[in-house]
Amino acid sequence: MIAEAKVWECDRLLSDLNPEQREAVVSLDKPLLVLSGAGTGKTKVLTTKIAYIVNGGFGFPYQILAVTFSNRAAGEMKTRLAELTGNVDGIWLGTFHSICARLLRFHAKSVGLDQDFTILDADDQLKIIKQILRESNLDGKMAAGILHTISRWKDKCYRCDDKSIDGASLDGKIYKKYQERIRSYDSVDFGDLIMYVIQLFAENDDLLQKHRNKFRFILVDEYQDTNMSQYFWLRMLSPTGMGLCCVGDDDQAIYSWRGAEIGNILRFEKDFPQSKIVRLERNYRSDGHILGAAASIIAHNKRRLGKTVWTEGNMGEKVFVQCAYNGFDESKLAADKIQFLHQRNVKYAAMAILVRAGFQTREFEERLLAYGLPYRVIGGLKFYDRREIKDIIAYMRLVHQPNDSLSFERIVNIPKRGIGASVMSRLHQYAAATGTSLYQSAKHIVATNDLRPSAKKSLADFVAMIDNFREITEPQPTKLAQRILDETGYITDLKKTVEGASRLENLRELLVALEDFDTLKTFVEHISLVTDSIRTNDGDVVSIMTLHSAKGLEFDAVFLVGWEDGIFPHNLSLQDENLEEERRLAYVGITRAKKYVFISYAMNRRVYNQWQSNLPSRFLKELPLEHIVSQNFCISNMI
DNA sequence: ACTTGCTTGGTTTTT
DNA sequence: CCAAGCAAGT
Repeated sequence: MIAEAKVWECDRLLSDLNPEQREAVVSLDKPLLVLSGAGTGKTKVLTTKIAYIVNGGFGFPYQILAVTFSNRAAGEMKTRLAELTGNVDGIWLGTFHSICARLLRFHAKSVGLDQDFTILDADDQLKIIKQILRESNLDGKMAAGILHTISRWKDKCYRCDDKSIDGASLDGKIYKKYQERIRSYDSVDFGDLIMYVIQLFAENDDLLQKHRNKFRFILVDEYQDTNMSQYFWLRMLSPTGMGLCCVGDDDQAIYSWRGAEIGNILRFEKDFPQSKIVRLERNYRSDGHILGAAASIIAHNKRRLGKTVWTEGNMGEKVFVQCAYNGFDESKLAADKIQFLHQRNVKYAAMAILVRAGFQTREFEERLLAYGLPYRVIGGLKFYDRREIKDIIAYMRLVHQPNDSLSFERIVNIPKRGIGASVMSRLHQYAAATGTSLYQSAKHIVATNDLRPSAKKSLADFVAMIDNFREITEPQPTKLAQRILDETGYITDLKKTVEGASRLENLRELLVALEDFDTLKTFVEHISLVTDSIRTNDGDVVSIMTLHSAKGLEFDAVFLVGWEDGIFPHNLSLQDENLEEERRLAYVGITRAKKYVFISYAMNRRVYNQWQSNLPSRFLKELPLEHIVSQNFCISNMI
C-alpha cells in the first residue's frame, strides 16, 4: 500500500519532466554530471531529484546534502522544494560556506577554535591586513591587493605554510601574520570555513567516515563556479563520486577572477571514470532567434564541453542591434524602448538593463530619472555595508561574543565616548601581552589606575553597558537592537547629522528584518554568512545591474548596453583566456531574455571626462545575420 | 576630534 | 574628472 503510493507519487513527479530531465533525476547509481544550459530547468531537476530520492524510498532527507553557491539559490531551492513536497526538514541544504560553518561549530575544538568563533567579512579582513602593514611600516594601500592574493590562495586550499607559497615574499609573510592574527581573535574568514573542515576530516578519520556514510546523496548546484577548496571538500565526502550529482554549465562560468575553476567541471569525466553525463539542452525560456544568437556567440569558445541549446517555441523577435552616436544617446535609445514596451503591456519589472561594470549604471539611471521611469539598481551599495548597519551589528556581535575584538574596536567609541587612540593602543598592548581579547583587557584595565580618570570612567561605563545587554538572556534581536540604539545614544547622535534621516530609515528596515530571528545566536550566524542586500519589494520597476548579478535571473526584455571593445569585452580582459570568460558573460546576458534582446553600443563615449571612440564589440561580429536586425540609429540631442 | 588638502585609482562580487 | 582615503595640521 505504502509502496504503491510511493510509486504513484514518483510517477507524478517524473511526468512533469522531459526525457533528459527524467534521466538526470532517476540516475542514482553513478557519479552524475548534469550539463544544464541556460533556461533548461536545472532547479527543477535538482528539486525533483531530492523529492524522488525521498519519496521513492532511496534515502532519507538527512542523507541528502545539497550545496549551492549563493544564498539566493539556496533560498530558491528551499521554496521550490517546499512547493513540490511540502516538507524540506532534515535536508542539509545551503551554501558551501553555511554548511561548513555548521559542521565547524560542532567540531571547532578539534581544530583549536572556540565554538563561538566569529566569521569575518571582507571589511574585517582588509582592516586586519592594514593593521599588520602599518605595524611593519608599510603602505596600507597594498592591503587590497594582498587580501586578493591571500583569498586566491585559500581558494586553492593553500595554508600559509604551504610549499606552493613563497614564505619570504611579502604576500607570504603577511599571510602568515594575518592567519596568526585572526586565529588569536578566534575568527575565521570565508576561505577558512572550507579549509578547516577539510583539515577536520583529514585529521579525524572516524569523523570523515561518519559523514561519508551520512551523506549518501550529494547534489551540487553551479558546479562550474566551485573553487579548488570546494572541490577537495567534495572529493573527501565522495571520493568515488558515488551519490554525487553535479549540476552546472561550463558556458556560464564567469567567476574565475574569484577563484572559481572551470577546470572542475571540464575534468569531471576524468575525475570520476564511472560517471555519466546528461545534457539538458531543451530551453524553456527564450525564443528561437535569441537562443540562436546566444549559441553562435558561445560557439566561439574553445574550452567547453559543448552543447546545443534549442527550443520548440517560435523564433520570436530577432535580436536588435543598435549603434548610438554617444553614451547619452545610447541611454535614450534604451529609455525610449522601455517606454514603448511598457505601452505594449510589458511590465517594468520584466525589463532589465545589463551593464558590464558598475560605473555604467549612472548614465541609465539619470536617463530613466529624467523620463520618470521607475527603476532600481541591483547590487552596488549593499545594505549590510552601510555604516550604521555595520555599527549596530557590531554591537550585537559583541553582546553575543564579547571576545569579538574587531566588533569591540569598531564601536567602542561610537557614539563618541572619549576613548581615542591612546586608550586603544594601551588596550592592544595589554591584550597582546596577556593573550586576551580587547573586552577582557578593558575589564582588567578599568580596575587599575593606568588610565586618566575620564577615560577610565568611559571605558568602565562601556563595559558595564555591554554586560548589561548580555544579561538579557536569549534576547530577541529586535528588542536588543532597539535597546542598543536607545541606550547608547546612537539615535540621538544620528539625528544631529544631515544624512541621519536616511540612516535612521535603514536602521528601521533592519529592525523589521530582525523580527525573523528568535535568538541573537541565530541572527549573528545568519549575518556572518549573508551579505546580500535585504530584498525589498519595490514593485513594478526596471532593473539595472551588472551582467554578473543577472546570472540566474530572467526577463522578458533585456538591454545589453556598452558593447564596445574596451568596455565589453573589458579592456583588461582582452587576452585569450580572459576573453573566453567575457564571451560567457555575453552568453549569460543574452540568455536572460525571454522575448526581446536589445544590444547597443556608442560611437563616442566620455570616460573620466575624456571623449574616446571605441570600436564596436568584437562579439557583435559573432552574431549571425539570420538572428539579428541591425540599425544604425545615430541621433544626438547633445551636440 | 575634526577639518583640509593631497594623492590615487577608477572590472566583475558572493560567501 | 571625481570620489575616497589618508596624512598632517588646527
